[in-house]
Order: sequence, then C-alpha cells, then structure tokens
Amino acid sequence: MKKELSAPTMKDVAREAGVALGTVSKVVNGLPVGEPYKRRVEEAIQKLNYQVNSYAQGLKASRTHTIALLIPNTVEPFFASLVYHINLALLRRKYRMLLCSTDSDPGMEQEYIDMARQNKVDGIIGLTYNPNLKIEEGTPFIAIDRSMGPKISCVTSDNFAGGQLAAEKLADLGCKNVAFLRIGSSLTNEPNKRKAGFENGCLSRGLHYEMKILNDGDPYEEFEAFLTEHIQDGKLSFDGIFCVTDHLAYEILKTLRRLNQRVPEDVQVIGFDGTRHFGSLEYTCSTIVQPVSEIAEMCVELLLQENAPVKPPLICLPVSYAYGGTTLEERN
Amino acid sequence: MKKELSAPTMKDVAREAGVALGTVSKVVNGLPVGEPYKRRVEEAIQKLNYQVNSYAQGLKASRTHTIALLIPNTVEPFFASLVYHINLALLRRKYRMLLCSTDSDPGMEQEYIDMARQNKVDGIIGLTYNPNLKIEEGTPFIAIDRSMGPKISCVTSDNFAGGQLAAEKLADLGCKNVAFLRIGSSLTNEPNKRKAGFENGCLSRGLHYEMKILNDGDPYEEFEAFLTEHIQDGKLSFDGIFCVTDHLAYEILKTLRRLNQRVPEDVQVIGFDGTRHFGSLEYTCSTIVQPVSEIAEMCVELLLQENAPVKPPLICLPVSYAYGGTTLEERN
DNA sequence: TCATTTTCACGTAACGTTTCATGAACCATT
DNA sequence: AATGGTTCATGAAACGTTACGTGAAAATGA
Repeated sequence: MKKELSAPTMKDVAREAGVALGTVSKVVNGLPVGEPYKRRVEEAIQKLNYQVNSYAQGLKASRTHTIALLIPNTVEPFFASLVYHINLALLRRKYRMLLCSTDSDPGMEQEYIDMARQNKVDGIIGLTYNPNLKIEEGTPFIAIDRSMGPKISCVTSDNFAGGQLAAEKLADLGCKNVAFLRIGSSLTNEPNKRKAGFENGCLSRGLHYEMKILNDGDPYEEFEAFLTEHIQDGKLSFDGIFCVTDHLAYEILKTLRRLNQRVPEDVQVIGFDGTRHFGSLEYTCSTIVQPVSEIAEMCVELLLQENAPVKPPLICLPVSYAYGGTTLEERN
Repeated sequence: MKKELSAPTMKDVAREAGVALGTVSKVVNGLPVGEPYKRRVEEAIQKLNYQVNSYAQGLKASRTHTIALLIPNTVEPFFASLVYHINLALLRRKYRMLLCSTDSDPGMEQEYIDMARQNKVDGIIGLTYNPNLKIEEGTPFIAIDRSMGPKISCVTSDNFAGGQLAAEKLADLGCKNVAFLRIGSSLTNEPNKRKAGFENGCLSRGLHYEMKILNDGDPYEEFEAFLTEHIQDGKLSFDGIFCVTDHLAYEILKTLRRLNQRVPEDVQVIGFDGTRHFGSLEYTCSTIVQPVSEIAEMCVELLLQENAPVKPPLICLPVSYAYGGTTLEERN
C-alpha cells in the first residue's frame, strides 16, 4: 500500500505509465498522443483512479468551466425551472454552475458578481432587475428577460406574442369583456410587453378590455376590491381575465371563489408562465407557456460559443397556450 | 495606464504597498499583521481593486470554500426551499455551492460525486435514495432525510412526531374515521416514520384508521378508486385524510372536488411539508410544516464545524402544524 | 546512403496563492 | 553595555496543472 493519503496527481500517473507529465496532460485533454502512450496513460489513470484537480487546471488555464447563474430565488416555479434546465444544459457540456440566489437585492447581486470574479467564472447568466449592475468588462454575460443594454444579449419569451395569444384565446372561447391584471413592480421591461400584446390582441378582435395595474402594497386586497366593483347582482361584468403570471392567477382564482364566481363557467382565467407541479402533466391553470428549457439551452449555448460572430441583442422564443382547467374546453 | 489587461495579483498589491508577498497574504486572510503594514496593504487592495483568485487559493490550501449539494431536483417545493436556505446559510459563511441536481439517477449521482472530487469540495450535503453510493473516505458528508449508515450524520424532520401530530389534530378537530394515503416509492426510510407516527397517534386517540399505500403506476387513478369505494349514498366514510406530502394532498383535493366532497366540511385534509407559494404567508393546505431553514442551517453547521467532537448519527428537528384551509378552523 | 523535413514525447517554466524557516529589529534583563 | 528572548516581515518553495521550446527519432526525397 503506497501513500494513498492524498489524491493521485498527474505526476503519479506519469510515473505509473512511464511517460512524461506533459503526455498525461495531453491524454487528459484529448490532444493527439501516440497510440501506445495513450493506452498506457489511460490504463494508469484507471488503475490509480485519477481525476484532474480543477483548481490547478483553473489556475493555469484561464478557463474554469464554471458559469455563474444570477437569479432572484430558487423557489418561484419559473425560476426553479430555469435553474433546473440551465443546470442540465451545463452538465451536458461538463460545465459547473455557481448558484447566486440574490433575492433581487442589489447589494447581494454585487457581492455575487464579485464572488464570480474571484472564481474566475467563464461567464454569467443573469436574471436581474437592477439596471446599474456593474459587470466586469471581459466577462461574457447573457441576460434573461431583461435587456441590459445593446452590448449584452437578452434571451426571453416572446411576451408580446404571449399577450396577444391570450387575448385571441379568450376571444375564441367566447369572451366579450376582459380584464388584464398585473402587479406593477413584479415585472419590468420585457414582460411589460405582455400587456402591450394583450391590448393589441383585444383591439384586433374587438374585445372590450380593462387594465388594472397595482404597485405592491397588499395587491390581493385591492384586486378583490376591483373585482367586487365590477359585480352587479352577483354577476361579474368580466367574462375573461388575463393575469400577468400564474402566481397571480392562483391568487385571483381564490378571490373569485370567495366572490362566488364559477371558473370557467362565469369567468375564464388565463395566466402566464406554464407552472406545473413537478412530475405532473397538468398545468395549474390555463396559461401561456414559456419555453423554459429552450430558454435555458439558448442562454448556455450563446454564452459558451467560442468565436461568437455577432451577439444578437434580443432573442425571443415562441410561447404556446395550454389548457389547465380555468378556461372552457376548446371545441374541436 | 499600466497593464490592466489581467486582474491584479498579490504580487501587484505587494509592490504597490511596498511590502512582501507573504504580508499581503496575511492581511487577506485576517492573520495578525503590524498596524502600519496592514493599513498600507488595505489601501493598495482598495486602489487596485484586488480580489483573491480562489483557484490559486484552492490549489495551495486544501480548503476550497465550496460544498456540493446533491439533490433530486430543484423544482419540487421542498427541494427548492432546501436549495434556497442552504445557499443562504453558505453565503453567510462565505462558502460557495456546487449544485448537483441528480433526478435521483444513480449514474448521475455518481458522476456528480466524481465532479465534486475533482473540485476538491470541502464537504457534501446529500439527499439521495441510493443506499450504495460510493463516497470517498475523507470527504465530510451530511445526509438529509435518509440515513446513510452509522458513520454519517443525518438531519431530518421529526417525521414520527409529525405523523402523530397529524392524527392528534384530526382527532381534536372532531374526526372519527381517518385515512393515510401514500405513494410507495416516493419516500423511503425517514419519512416512513410518518406512517408509524400517524398510526401511533390514531391508536392513542382511539381513531379508526385505514392505510392506503400505492406503488407508482398511475397512483391518482387508484386513489380515486379507493375513495370511491368508501362512498355510500354520496357520503365518504372518512372524515379526515392525512397525505404523506402536500403534493399528494393537492392531487387528492382535486379528486375530492371531482367526487363532490366538500373540504373541510365533509372531510378534512392534512398534508406534510409546509408548501407555500413564494412570498405568500398562506399554506396551500393544512399541513405539518418541516423546519426547512433550520434543517439547512443544521446541515451546514454540522458539515463545516472544524473540530467535530462527535458526529451525532441522527438529528430530528421539530415539526409544527399549520392551518391552510383544508381543516375546520380551530376553536380557540 | 545522406540530407532534409516532419513528428511528437519530453521536461521545464509559469499560474497566484499559502506556509514556513530565516533573520533583522526591538525589548527587557543583568 | 552586552546578552538572551521575542516579535514579525521577508522571500523562497511548493501546490497540480498547462504550454512551449527542444531535440531525438522516424519519414521523406534525392
């Protein structure tokens, strides 16, 4: 029994295989090496159960095979799903992820950006609502959902088309008078287009619509008041509601139940995100589905592509509608 | 303008401050250094905007300030919440997290364990249902929810007490005839004790109970059949149901609605986990709440404590009951 | 067969830290 | 004033890689 105290190094492998250090390095990195040498090195690696030390590797080469993911939290379904898919996309490429859950707090975000710098990450994927985040010059950065300026690519769902689709669906399902509900601070920039798209869809279909946008505080109480105002003789004047997120839709559904409105008979509700319980095929409400795994894949691909010819400033991925019990079943 | 091409190193700081390399290292690591030297070094660090290179640090010192979190996925609420809180607990201690989302796939788990070895992580926190996972000898490991043998500490909720508490609550709320529902493969080991605790609670309170445990397949259909069997003249013979997870409770609630049973008037339902929508104070159903943030804190604390006197084999943290709309409001 | 090119393993010099033996400077004691 | 003891910045060695210049051996051409 030799000194198995510390993990074997390339030097050990070289000695075992009777070759030079550099040769082992080449084999490990898949560079061309003569057949007999290669075989002997591979055997030695097997025998010693050798693994490269990524810290030595990261120190010498500049590439660390690590990217940082800056995200508000890991708990909201859309974010959780993003973390999951990005992790998968990275794993496929043998990359590691430095998870930076920021609570959307600017201080924490900056702290994490610094940590990322310390860790010499090869790039950053960020979902942040902080416009004046200081990113180091050389570090590749891909934004999700929020444009960070012309020099930084942004990957997002086609929010405008999503809003439009929601309006069209409600029209198709027989609605005449619809509402758009939104909590102000919860979404900025890109997702703003959901509203614009919805408006556009309503106009083109001749739907009468009303917008209700709230700024934080106790939004759900205010929404309840808003809906109550629109009830005459127990009957809600809206027959369709588009909520800016599934989460909001969930709360609104509870409110509607409280107000004795039947969903979808009296009023149909469409959310946005495509939230599902894990492992379930059913959506928690009828919704506009964001292509999360495509977003994840696109971010990683864009970030890691070696010789980027041009960085496209904005990439919109197509959304789709999914039935989730809160709209009338489609006739077909 | 000097060569600002590459990030400044300790050498640059040393030159700027007019001190030796080792002195800078000491200042950075908070070791005692004479006051005038210390001040000059700190100024130089400020001026150059220096950050340690964690790869060089990790290579030389063995400590990498990184731990791996092995978890089935990041999407189920309990797991997502765990990721969130563990991340927070690590950040507080200036530690990084290597996220290993395994899909409970043994191959992937092993792959990640290897990756963790490559990355010289200081320890691993693991939630895995794979009993014969090969963990390297020297690496500290803390298990969540599933005991991995006598040499490895396991942190878990007090599942037995939780089951008992559920039974007692149902008894307090006037139930006479209750059921326990569970999907077999979904939970092993520790959470098994939920059943035992519930049984114990029922016996001590003289509650009549029935157990229904399913093995995968299409469990929800089978649960529906089971419940349908227990309906006589539109009335369910159970007046209380304890579901092994909130997720299951959610599905059962949908089933009950389909069967025209009112919750909580006809039948009360209690879940397990304490699932909430992000930012919401309301639970998605009445439930036994797992102390997620305490579990997270305990794991990290246990893993990182320097000179561990004894590694306790099993640590049960207390659970609590929370009202979430699917039980009768407590009289008090 | 000899000269010329090509191939490719070799070995060494970094990469940016930490650690430790070294010795200079200071203080206290006789 | 001289000695012994203590403090503490110094500078070099090492950590495990990668990359590059070197030269020996093999392959080509005349």
